[in-house]
Amino acid sequence: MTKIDVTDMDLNLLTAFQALMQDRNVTRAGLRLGLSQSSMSHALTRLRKLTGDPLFVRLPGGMEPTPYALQIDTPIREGLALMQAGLNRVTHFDPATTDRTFQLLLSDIGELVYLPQLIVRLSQIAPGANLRVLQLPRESYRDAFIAGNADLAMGFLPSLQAGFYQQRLFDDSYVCLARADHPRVGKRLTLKQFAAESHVLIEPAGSRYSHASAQHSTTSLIERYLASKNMKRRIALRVPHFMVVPSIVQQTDLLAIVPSYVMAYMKPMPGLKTLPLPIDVPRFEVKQFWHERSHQDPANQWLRKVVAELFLQ
DNA sequence: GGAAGTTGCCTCGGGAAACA
DNA sequence: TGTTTCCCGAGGCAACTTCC
Repeated sequence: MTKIDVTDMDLNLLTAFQALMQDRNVTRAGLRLGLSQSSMSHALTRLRKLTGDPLFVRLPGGMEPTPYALQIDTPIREGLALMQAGLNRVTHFDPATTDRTFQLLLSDIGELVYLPQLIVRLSQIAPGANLRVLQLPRESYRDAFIAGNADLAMGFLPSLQAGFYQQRLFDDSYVCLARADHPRVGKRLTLKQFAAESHVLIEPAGSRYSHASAQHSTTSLIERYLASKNMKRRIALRVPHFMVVPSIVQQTDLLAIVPSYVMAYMKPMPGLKTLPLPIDVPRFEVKQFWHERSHQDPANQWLRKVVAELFLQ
């Protein structure tokens, strides 16, 4: 018996074989496949050459399969059925039964704001779904999406504006955070006071070196504004995470600029106060971002819908 | 003799190589 | 890089063969 290399095999020959097994007649098998009788016969000849077996012999009852043909019938039939099912697979996502792990790119502010609501919602409608939060440098977000290591990113991410699908969730503005009993800052903050005080700056990993982030950051906007007034503020502390900021501000005279929506989660924290910025900083858009590769993925579509239902304003 | 399978030859289309 | 030429395989036509 000839050893068959699958790379030599034409898929059409397997369908011809299957048709012959069903009809036991070259003419009818050809009709079934839309081929002439002679084309079917040629196909059978090629199959015979490939397998080294006559496969079908002409007997009074029709074209009877050889023992070898009977032996390979089942694997060929099952293989073709498997391919057919695979090619016609209906992409369907059922949140009630899924055990999929969704990978989110979030800052620690994002974790604080989005995760609790998202987890609660998922436990209600997709109890088997899991979340994995990745805190990566902003400059790595794009690569994480391209590599398939991230499903969704949420936040104010100017570096992801181009080449990504995005949906605006809400607008927000910045406020100034200070300790409640700050010796020099009362209920209002003047520009002169703002520039004179020392500051703690939240500088997420990667944002410092990202051109897009640097161009759009509130920090650079404030620095340019102060420079236009011949003023400059002192950044006494730079931290990569937001979480430590309230505690630091609470125990020092440092000021911090934070998104106003985050303060909704800071209210229970005593010893802090928020003040309007003395500078007219443009509002910013918080969005969800996703890559083209997951745009049509039903699971990803479902997750984006859940996020929009929770946070779209 | 008719039905059905086999085979030689032809056309057509696609891929590879050669060439301007 | 685009065009032409050559080669190969698939499929169809028609003649031939085989079998009942």
